[in-house]
Amino acid sequence: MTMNAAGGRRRPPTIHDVAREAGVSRGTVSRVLNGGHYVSPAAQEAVNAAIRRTGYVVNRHARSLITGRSDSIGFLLTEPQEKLFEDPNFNVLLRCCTQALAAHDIPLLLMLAGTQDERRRITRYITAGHVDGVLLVSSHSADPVAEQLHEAGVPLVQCGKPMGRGTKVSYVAADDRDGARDMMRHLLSLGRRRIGMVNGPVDTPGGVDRLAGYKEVLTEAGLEIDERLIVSGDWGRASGEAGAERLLAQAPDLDAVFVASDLMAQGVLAALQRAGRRVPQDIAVGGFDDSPAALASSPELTTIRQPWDRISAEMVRVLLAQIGGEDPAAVILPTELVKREST
Amino acid sequence: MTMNAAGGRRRPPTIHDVAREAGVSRGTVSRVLNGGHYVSPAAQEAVNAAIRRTGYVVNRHARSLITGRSDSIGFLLTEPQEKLFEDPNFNVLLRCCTQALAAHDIPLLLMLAGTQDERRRITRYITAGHVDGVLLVSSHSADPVAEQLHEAGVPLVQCGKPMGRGTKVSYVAADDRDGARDMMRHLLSLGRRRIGMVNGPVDTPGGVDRLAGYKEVLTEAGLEIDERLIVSGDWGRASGEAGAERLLAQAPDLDAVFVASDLMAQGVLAALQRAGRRVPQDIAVGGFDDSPAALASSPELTTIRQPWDRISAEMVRVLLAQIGGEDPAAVILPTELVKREST
DNA sequence: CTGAAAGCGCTTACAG
DNA sequence: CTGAAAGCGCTTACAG
Repeated sequence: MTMNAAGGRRRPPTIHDVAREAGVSRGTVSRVLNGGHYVSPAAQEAVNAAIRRTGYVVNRHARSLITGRSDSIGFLLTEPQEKLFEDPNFNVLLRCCTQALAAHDIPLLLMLAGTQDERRRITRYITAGHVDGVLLVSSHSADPVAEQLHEAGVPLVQCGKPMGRGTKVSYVAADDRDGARDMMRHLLSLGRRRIGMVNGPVDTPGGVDRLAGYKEVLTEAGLEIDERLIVSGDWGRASGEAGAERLLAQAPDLDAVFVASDLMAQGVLAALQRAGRRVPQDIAVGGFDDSPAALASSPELTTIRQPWDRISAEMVRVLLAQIGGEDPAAVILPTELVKREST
Repeated sequence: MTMNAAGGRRRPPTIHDVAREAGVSRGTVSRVLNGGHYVSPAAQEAVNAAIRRTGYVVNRHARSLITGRSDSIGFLLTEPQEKLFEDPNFNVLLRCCTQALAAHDIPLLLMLAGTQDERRRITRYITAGHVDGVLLVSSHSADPVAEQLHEAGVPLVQCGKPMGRGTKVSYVAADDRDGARDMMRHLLSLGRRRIGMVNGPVDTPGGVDRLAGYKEVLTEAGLEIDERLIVSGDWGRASGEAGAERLLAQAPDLDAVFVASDLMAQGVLAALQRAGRRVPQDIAVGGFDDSPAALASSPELTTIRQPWDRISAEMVRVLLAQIGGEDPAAVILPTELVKREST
């Protein structure tokens, strides 16, 4: 029972009303609604006119009850809400996923579940069939939400490689390790030899793989791994600032820093400036992500570009395939070195 | 047809399976599901055990088909997506609304509709019954989405006073005019007499009412309204910076600025600093919102606090009442002057 | 307190 | 190409 604009009560028209109005059966109306196959042009016409006259809109609940589909996708962020606003990567990813879904005319529902309570509520909501599948974004290592949704049989694609037991959960990720290698080779090619690293949390795949790339290249170049050159933050700007300060204290002779996120790199730049070190003359700084933060920095950051547009498109593709019955899949996409002013 | 964790196909258990398992009728299972009224403790017990054993989860589509409810609320932002990330007010409002809904155990679905195409898609989605009601956020004057949803009979509450024809749409807003008056009286009480204003867009209610408050207090104080002292921006930081530059050029003798948003006030502070004017010694600056931007500024902003927690709680209250059949309502909440360092 | 039954609004084989 | 009919999984008066 809804109210129309005039405030009067009105029963929304059903397929039955349309059928009567068009002088056909309800089956025929339904066929028109679902693509117009096996319908004569005359009937087609009559039904469309009736739909217009009655202002008919399909009742989603009834349709979904039969098809088992809701024709919508959830974009679930299991992070404190602040993350969404602080980290420009989320902004980009969200926009790209919206666009990728728009190509299929599917609306994206953003779900924020930063607290335990919200995660419980949203898990129940999803499990009950409100969305056909979930694009899951979480930088945390072992996400219980992913586990629960997967157990419940909800089609699911993670952004970034999930850690832990190699479950059968789909994911799409950039090649973190190879990206780190590219940056390190770049820094070495500039003649830098005391290269520090401000890493992300080591309980995240990004933290693990970017560190691995860092070490690999140093070893290949015949350089020692000096643990005083390695610190880690939490991906956020402030932690990059703190990390750079620790590096300067532990290894004052460093001549380059590879920072595992652009946001942390902004903090690193601030700390270096305060310490009177010039970038890139004294210390070269390389970031990771090529997020909007890279261009907003001064000097502009040399960084490793994560192909968010392709990542999003692949996440949507894999998810829709899975909803269609296909098995999970993992997709790894190459990164790209973007040279700017900071190296 | 969903897949379980093992990958095998499995038909999700229905109320029928639970009834058989518990040795009762489906009606009894349904009664347990809906609050357990008129059910014996023994039956209650048996049903709950059967639910646990079968892993039953209610099928939302079937339930919604009957009740006509989806038990979820949409938070719709008809702004370019960037706004969400740039303006800290949205962050606060989103968090507060989430909390207000959580008190009713209702999940919030965030819907971003910045483009024409997205607005069309999401309007159809909402109209089809996916959500029971909409919390609408839009700083624009005449929002066609609001109109369409209202026409379709979707319960709707706007954040901020809608402009234009006084439709019967519910809204919750802070008392912009009174807030502006408080700030102006405060500036006058400090002895300032050449008070400029960086206003928001004049086609928004905020822009109209805050300007009205500004002029009112000046007139009451017997001061001239000098149009060279009034400029307007788009609520964003950059426009505040540009606005302050224009003010300094048009009225170099100004001794205070009332800025219609904290975000623009940040820009104003930057411009004043660049121009070598000290705040508050040379020029006092008052903001509006008391958003996180006010504390992030240097000096910290004196501003007018919008009571976002109450605004959110009222939006939710009015929306739920409307879903329950009540008529629309408008709620205006008082603001509060917060004195900090910039005045 | 409980079961049998009707019905929510749609889709989809099934006969024609 | 089209209609009559079954059925999706649930809730809710209605009798007991």
